[in-house]
Amino acid sequence: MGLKVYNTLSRKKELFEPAEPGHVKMYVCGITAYDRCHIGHARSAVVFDAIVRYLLFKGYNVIFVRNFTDIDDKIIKRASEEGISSKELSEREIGHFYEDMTNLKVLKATFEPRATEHIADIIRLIETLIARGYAYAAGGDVYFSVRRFSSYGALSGRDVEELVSGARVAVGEQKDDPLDFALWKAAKPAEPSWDSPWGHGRPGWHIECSAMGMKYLGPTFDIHGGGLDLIFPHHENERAQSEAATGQTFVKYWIHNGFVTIRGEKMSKSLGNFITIKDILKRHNSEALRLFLLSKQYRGPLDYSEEALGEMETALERCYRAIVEAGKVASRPVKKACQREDVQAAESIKTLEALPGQFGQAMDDDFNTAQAIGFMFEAVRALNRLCQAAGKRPCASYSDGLKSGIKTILSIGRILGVLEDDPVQYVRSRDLDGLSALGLTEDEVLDAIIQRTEARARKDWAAADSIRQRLDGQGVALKDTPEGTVWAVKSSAVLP
RNA sequence: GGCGGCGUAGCCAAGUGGCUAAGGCGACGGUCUGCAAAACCGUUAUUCCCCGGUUCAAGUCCGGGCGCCGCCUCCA
Repeated sequence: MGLKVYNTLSRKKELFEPAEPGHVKMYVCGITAYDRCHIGHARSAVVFDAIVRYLLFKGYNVIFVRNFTDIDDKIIKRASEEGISSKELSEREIGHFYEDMTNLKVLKATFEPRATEHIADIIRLIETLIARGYAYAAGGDVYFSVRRFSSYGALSGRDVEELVSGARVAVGEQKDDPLDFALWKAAKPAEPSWDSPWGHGRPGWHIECSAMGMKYLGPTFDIHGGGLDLIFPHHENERAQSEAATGQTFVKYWIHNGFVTIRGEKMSKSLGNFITIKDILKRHNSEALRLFLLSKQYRGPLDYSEEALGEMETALERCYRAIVEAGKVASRPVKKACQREDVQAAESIKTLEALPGQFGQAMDDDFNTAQAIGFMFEAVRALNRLCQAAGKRPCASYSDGLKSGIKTILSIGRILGVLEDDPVQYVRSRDLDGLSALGLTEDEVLDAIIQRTEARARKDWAAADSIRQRLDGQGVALKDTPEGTVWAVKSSAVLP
């Protein structure tokens, strides 16, 4: 069974067959660089990052383009409000974008082109469209003739006649038809502009993606992605102008991710309910955020809440702690071969061995990361189970099972972009961070442990318990192990 | 009005025709422990918004209804 992908154009899951076997050409609409990115941007970025990682894992050679829109109305407006140039604003926000993406562990794209660096390509494409009769210049603007492109509306499922009623013509526009959209906009006074055959101006929004995409990927891409809201008009227009220019299929598979909502409502600036990536990562671990963003099928809405993210953080920590424990147990010396096979342990080993296959099956079904994560969690439980068996009866086959189990889980995690930190350090730094958040130092805790250990040696359980209860009340749990007493910050204590 | 999506346990969420309806979080009981914690085991949906229909068989397909949401204007 091969990879199946839901295609917005056909509204069906289709078998994924790239134009050139073994190679995937993929374009995802990036940000308009005028403000901080919010969780919605994070979802899109992380979803497509997981897709790229999975395609790479499957052995495809992936050429991935993610653009920056660094010139448009919003940028011009915001820049003038702030009293800086459009360039300064977009540079700053692109910087912020990279900061966020690095923190989210989103892989860099093969090409990350900017609209302003491809003006010549854009002008050439517009000229082609004019030459082919799909576009016309009017008063310094250039418009695309929507009605000339017969399958206009196919992607978004819209009927051209019905679009007419909603279409608007802004003041000063000289469109032949209200449906037509701008490929090139004449410069207004004091706006950034570039010279063109039609006078000074700047590119319309849609044309940049066609121009840059085709420059780096050629006339046909295998995958074109972005948020659901981009389907109309952005991707509809991109498709129209690209196919009009080349006469070839622009995109084989259109992939769109759903929105992040808050309390069931779409995040938006006007509702004031958006949360930036930066703010979230102040309070939450980035891998927990990734896991949360991948915990639901990518096409549906995803409701954000602190609680939901906290749950993922707990689950992630369980994975890390399992790996740490398994690593410890696996490194103990083993004296003998297993006398008799423990049925549970054998089953655990089987579960761990089955993980890659199950994971692949889930991901092959339109990147079902939610199911894939489920399999990963099951494997973690199997690892813990095996860990107990190995702890009781150390033997070579168990510790080998643990070692390969760890390896398997980590390799699967890597495709989702989680469990990439050093497990020992992750757990350790989580505990230390938690401790400082609780206003405690490790020395205080270690002192208390020493006192309690002495009390326990005297079998003074009352004293020992009161020390433990005191720490527990402060958010620190003590755990007595064969190697002595260890401490951990209770996850409930550091969550909001 | 047009287009699209969603409604599965206390909460989140897979599953789109057929063995016992994944998984996470939470809760409860147990194993372990001096007692705990962690981990593990068990329990927590005789049933998938409602009503009809197709089928030997439906959460899964079809029809109708109710509820929620998104797009149709810049938007991940």
